[in-house]
Amino acid sequence: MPWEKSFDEQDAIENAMRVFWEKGYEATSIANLIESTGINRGSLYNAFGGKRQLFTQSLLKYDTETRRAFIAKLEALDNPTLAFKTLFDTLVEQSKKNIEPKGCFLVNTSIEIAFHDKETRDIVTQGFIEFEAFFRRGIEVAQTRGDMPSTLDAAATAKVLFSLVVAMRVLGRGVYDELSLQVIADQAEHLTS
Amino acid sequence: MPWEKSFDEQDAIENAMRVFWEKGYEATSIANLIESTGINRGSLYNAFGGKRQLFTQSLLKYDTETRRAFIAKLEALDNPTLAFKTLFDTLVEQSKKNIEPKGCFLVNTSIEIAFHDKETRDIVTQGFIEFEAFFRRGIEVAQTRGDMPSTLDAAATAKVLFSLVVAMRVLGRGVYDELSLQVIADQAEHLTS
DNA sequence: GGTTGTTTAAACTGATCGGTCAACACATTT
DNA sequence: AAATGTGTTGACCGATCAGTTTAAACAACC
Repeated sequence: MPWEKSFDEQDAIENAMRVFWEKGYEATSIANLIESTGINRGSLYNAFGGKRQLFTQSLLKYDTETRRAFIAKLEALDNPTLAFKTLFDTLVEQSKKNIEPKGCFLVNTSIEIAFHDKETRDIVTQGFIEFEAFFRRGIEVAQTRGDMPSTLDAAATAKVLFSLVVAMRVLGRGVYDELSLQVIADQAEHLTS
Repeated sequence: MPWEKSFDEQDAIENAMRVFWEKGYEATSIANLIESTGINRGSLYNAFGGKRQLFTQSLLKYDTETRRAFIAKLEALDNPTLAFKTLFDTLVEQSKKNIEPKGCFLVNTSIEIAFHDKETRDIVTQGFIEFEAFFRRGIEVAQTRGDMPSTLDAAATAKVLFSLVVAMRVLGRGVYDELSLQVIADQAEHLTS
């Protein structure tokens, strides 16, 4: 009896994500989402419920497939020093290329609506906590291996490194040139040596 | 023959600024501005032109009366170390109190619309450049006085300190607790010692 | 006190907002 | 091939959007 959907839900969320990521929640209209996903208005509501739910799904998809996946890849290097360097250099690289929207979807959201919406804030906060924890774990592991100074306050340094990531994501959205971003990245790498 | 306005334009911009600052440009409606300023719809358009122009005026007012004034006050201390400490501690303090909208209007704007609008981007960029320059000047002055290590790269350190300010303004908008902000502030102060 | 030029107030504009709905299309089951 | 249940479609909804217009209210000048 059923009739399978004519579109892939994950593809649709992916396309919606890019629009939300680039324009923000408020500036994105249903018309924009229809255009970017290629899905009819009614089908979109039937499949996702509404703008808010589609946004939440987009944010979750970004959180798992971009932020979480990136951290997992870095962690797999099993080399904190290299992982940190790769991370910061990647942020600089991404500001050159234009393969995806500038900045970080989570950071953008934390400013635009996480302040007003609890559900969104929880997603953002959790993502940030995990990002900071990645730095802390890396520092502690490196310290036991003698790769980073044992005098370093792991928790505090992790917060600083994460802060620099946040700043690079904000400034990399159009205000800072890549040269300035590279300076920040270099300084970040020096913080743990 | 003329008839003087029944409201103060600066007061109106001040009130509009707070709404834009807290909700962002897109989420702020003309109705919100009418309510917050107490000015009638027609009078608002007559006095300011429209939403966009009122936003620009609000942003400029923030830039001069908040950002610029704050830097000037710090610079008047004629003591970079104390100035930096006061700055970072103030950012922590502001996240406790709720006397004004959380975060920084310029940072919020840099993410929401500066990316898409050149006029806005110019205001934001200039403000950021001056903020970074404040740090650089302070470091260089302190270095000549022997208050900061001469081994410090003034330009690079200024970028890092400014980055930490940006991050604190983002995270201070609701994601980070004040304790975490204090840790970042402490680390920032240690960077120049 | 009439004239003049500006500020008010509120009704009004067309466009767009997010969201709904009923008719139709389709694949599966009977 | 009829019945069933889901997906798709585009018209449609009231609300709200930013912005305009019209007429009354008003103070300053003659």
